[in-house]
Amino acid sequence: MDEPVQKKQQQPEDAAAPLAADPTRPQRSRTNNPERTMAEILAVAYAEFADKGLAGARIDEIAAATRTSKRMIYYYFGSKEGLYLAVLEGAYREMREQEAELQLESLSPMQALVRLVEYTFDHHRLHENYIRMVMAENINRGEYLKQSPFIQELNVPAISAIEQLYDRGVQQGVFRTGLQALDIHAAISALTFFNVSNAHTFGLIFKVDFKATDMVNHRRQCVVDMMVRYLQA
Amino acid sequence: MDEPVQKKQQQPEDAAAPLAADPTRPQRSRTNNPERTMAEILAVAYAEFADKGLAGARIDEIAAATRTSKRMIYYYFGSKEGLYLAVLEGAYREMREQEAELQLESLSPMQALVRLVEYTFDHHRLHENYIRMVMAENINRGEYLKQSPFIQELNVPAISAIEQLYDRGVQQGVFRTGLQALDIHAAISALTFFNVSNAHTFGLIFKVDFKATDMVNHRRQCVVDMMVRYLQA
DNA sequence: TTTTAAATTAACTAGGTAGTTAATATTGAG
DNA sequence: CTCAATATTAACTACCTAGTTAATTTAAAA
Repeated sequence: MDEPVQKKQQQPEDAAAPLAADPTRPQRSRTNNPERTMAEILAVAYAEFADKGLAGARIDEIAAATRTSKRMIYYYFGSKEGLYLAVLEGAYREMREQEAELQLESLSPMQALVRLVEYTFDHHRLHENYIRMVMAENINRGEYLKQSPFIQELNVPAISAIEQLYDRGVQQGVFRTGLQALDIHAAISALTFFNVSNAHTFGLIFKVDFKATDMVNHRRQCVVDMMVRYLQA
Repeated sequence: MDEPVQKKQQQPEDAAAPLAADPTRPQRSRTNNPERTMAEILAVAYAEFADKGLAGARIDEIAAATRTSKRMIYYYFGSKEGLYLAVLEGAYREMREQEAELQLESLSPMQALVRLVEYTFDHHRLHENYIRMVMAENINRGEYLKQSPFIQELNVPAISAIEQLYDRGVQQGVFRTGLQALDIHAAISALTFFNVSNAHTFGLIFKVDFKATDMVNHRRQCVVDMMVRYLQA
C-alpha cells in the first residue's frame, strides 16, 4: 500500500533520463515511471548533497529541483539519510565502474603507472562531486558508508590492478621490491584527492588557482614524478 | 549599550579557563569575565564545528555546553557564521604558531626534511579537529576563510622554511634542483592530511585501522620515504 | 559613592525543515 | 474489465533553530 523503500535496482540504464516529450503518451497527464523518478531524485540529490553535505542539504530543495514531489523521496528512500546513502553508494559505484575501463595490462609497468596516476588525477579533478561526497562522508566519520553492504566489493579491483602492475614492474626490474599495493594506492589517492578537496583553502592561502590550466598540468606532472620516483628501482 | 562583535584580542592567555572555585569571590553570584566567556565559547564551538561542520553545528548545543548563555554568543560573535569564522581563524593560527616551533636550521637538510615530514604527519594526526575544520571550510568552498584578512600572513612561514631547507640541500648536493617549495609543501600536506581526513572511508573500504599504532608508524614511514625520494638527488 | 557602559540572563519569535496524512491516479495481472 | 498493488499529488504538522527583546547585574571610572 505504501513505502517500498527497499531500493530496487537503481539507475536502470537511463540515470539522467531525458525529459518527457514522449509523443506516445498524453503530455499533460501523470505517467507512472518509477525508475525515471528514482533516477531523477538521485541525480538532483547527488548535486545537493555534494554541494552542501548531509547536514546542509535540504530535502525541500531537492524536491523542488525535481519534476516530482517531496513525498516521492520518502516513498522511495524513506528518509533524508536513506537518500544520502543511496547517493553515496551511487557515487562510489560510478567511480569504480569507470576505473575498470583502464587497460593497464597492455602497457609496460612504468607506462601503466604513469597512465594510472594521470587518469586518477584527472578523474578526481573532473568529478568534484564525487570528491565532495567522500569529504562529506568523512565529516560523518563514515557512519553511512559503514551501513552499506556493497562496500565489501569496492576494494578488490583498485588494489588488484595495482598489485599486478607492481608485480610486473618488479619482475622486469624497473620497480624496487618491498612495497605494498595499498600504500601505492593510498599515495596516489592522497595526492590526487587533496588537489581537489583542499583546492579552496590551499589556493586561498598560497594565492594560486588550482583550476588554471597551467597549474593543473604542473600539478599532474608533480604527482606523476613523485609516484614514479617512489616506485622506480 | 549592546553588541560589541568587534572581536577584541581573542584567547587572552587562558584559552580553556579553569572553572570558577575562586575563594575570593562569592560562589553563587555572577562574575563578569568577558575574556574567559569568549574563550570558553570559542573552545566549545571549535569542538562542535569540527564535529559537525558549519551546517550541522547547533548554536543551542554550543550554548548548552558553555557556562554562559546563547545570547553571549551573539553578543560577542554576532552570528553563527561569525563564530564559525572566529573558530576557523583560531584553528589556523594555532597550527601556524606550533609550526614555528620547529628548529630546522640546526639539522642537515635531509634530517630537517625527515623531521618536518614526521612532525607534520603527527601534528595532523594529533589535531583531528583542525583537519576537520579545514575539511568543513573546503565543503564551504573557502567562503569564510576568504573573508578573513589574516590569511595573508599564513603562507609565509611554512613556505619559507621549506625554501631554506631545500636551498641548503641543493647547495650541498643532497637534493636535486628544479623543485618548487610550494610543490614540496603541497605533497607533504596532501599525504599527511589525507591520512586523517579520509581515514574513515579509506579504512572502511580497505579494512584497515588508520589509528592502530602499527599502521600509524607504517604510514609515517611511507610518507617520509616518499618525500625523501622526491627530493634526493 | 554615583553613574554609566559593558556584560549577562531568561524568555520569546518567526521561519525553516524533516517527515506525514490522506486522497487520487496509474498500471498490470487475472 | 475489474481490482489490487504501485505510484503520485498536495496540503499539513510538529518541532527545531538562528536570532531577538528587554530587563538586570557587574565593574570601574569620575
